[in-house]
Amino acid sequence: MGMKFLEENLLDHLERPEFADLHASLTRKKFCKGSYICQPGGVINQVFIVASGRVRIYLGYEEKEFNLGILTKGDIYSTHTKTYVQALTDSEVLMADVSTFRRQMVGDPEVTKAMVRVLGNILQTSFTIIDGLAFKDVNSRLVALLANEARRHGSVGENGAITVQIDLSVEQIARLVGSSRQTVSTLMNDLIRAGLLERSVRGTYILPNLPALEAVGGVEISG
Amino acid sequence: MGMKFLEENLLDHLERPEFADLHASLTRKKFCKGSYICQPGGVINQVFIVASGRVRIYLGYEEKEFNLGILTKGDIYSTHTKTYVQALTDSEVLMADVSTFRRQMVGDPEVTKAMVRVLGNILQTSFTIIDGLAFKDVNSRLVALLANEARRHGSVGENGAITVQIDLSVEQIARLVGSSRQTVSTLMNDLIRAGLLERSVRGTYILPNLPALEAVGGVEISG
DNA sequence: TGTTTTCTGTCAGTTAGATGACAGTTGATG
DNA sequence: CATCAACTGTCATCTAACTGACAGAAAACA
Repeated sequence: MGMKFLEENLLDHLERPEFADLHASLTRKKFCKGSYICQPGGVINQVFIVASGRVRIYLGYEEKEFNLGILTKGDIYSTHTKTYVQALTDSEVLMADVSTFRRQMVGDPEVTKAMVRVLGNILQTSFTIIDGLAFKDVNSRLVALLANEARRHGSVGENGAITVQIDLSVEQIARLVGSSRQTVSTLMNDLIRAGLLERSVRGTYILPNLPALEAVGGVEISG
Repeated sequence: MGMKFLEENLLDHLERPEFADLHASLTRKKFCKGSYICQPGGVINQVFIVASGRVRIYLGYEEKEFNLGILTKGDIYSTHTKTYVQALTDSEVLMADVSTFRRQMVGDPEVTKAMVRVLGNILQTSFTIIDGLAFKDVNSRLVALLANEARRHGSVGENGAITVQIDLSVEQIARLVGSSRQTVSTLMNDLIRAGLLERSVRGTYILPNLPALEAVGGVEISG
């Protein structure tokens, strides 16, 4: 979607001399892989801009978690009750509290453009989640997860089969589709028996026939 | 949240002489009560600003529908696959297609500010919906709906009881909580038997003890 | 006024999926 | 290797909630 261009703009934009004082009001912080930039119960009302790395936003309790999106360089997000923000790789962010942000940055079109982009994407994803929870069964959600993962990160072999590294235990997959370990285990084995899924090494899967798989569960391509 | 001020700004803002051509690229349309400004399957990729009236955004299929928010004067929204946009009262909106919008309005801080505000609210609501669907049972969702309605539109009597006009059939309530008519009917009668809910005229309810009601279903106040 | 609709309450039957239990696998670690 | 911890498959059980059916109540209507 031509996002790269926009993303880099926001950071470059803030570097410009006329924003020196604005830039000064931002605190640069490092987060190492796996650590939390923010989580429910912690400090809320922070706004941050991703300077480097990949940051995952998700919604969850202990037992379940729903991914809302992944932020990269130039994305901006405002911490929210109920959302977790976790560094997927070592990351750097520029932080400000909401009031500072309001005072200094809300009027800046580059900033608000970035916000609209991020919020729009997250919103789109959350619509898909609602759709899945309200109207689809666990099997559909599971198939959708596998298919999306394959579409996004899979590599196609010559026979049309798609190999994709997921690196999640059954239990983690269950969380992501909002179900239980046992149910997902059973469903995955059903898919394997139906010839729609194969396991190679732990954590990597082969989908011999993606269209057929998707047909099993009214899949929608989503964030 | 001091929104009134902002809301009126956007429209006034667009009236200013320097935006004459921008304003000219917007089409003013009227929608009468109950009609749809946009629904899945119709024209997507439109952006509109509410000039008057109240407009409801919701997500749904035939059987269920989830309210995402209500837009009023000065709110701006971009039509989305899967969301319905319905006029709750006779309303006027200013419309543009997305490409025109991108070209002419995206750089305007008033416009993007309004978008961030609206998107943020809708997102917040959709988090609450996900939370309800994934982690709460029908009873909790029903109680949350009643309690929110009471908090928002109810009038408190001298004995502390809250009277609220909901004007929805049991079937419509069921849709809003993503359940079935029968289940909701049963649950509501359970609440009545427990003394937490009373019916007066059709469509209006009395909640003798809101805190006790809320205690029954881990309620959160929400959009 | 009686007569259709539409709405509501309730029950019996069914089902998706959660939960608990436990044995079999796999991989890691001393 | 041997042992231990973590992961996985599968069963039997339980429960929230859906579905269909039907009778009673309230509104609408003629």
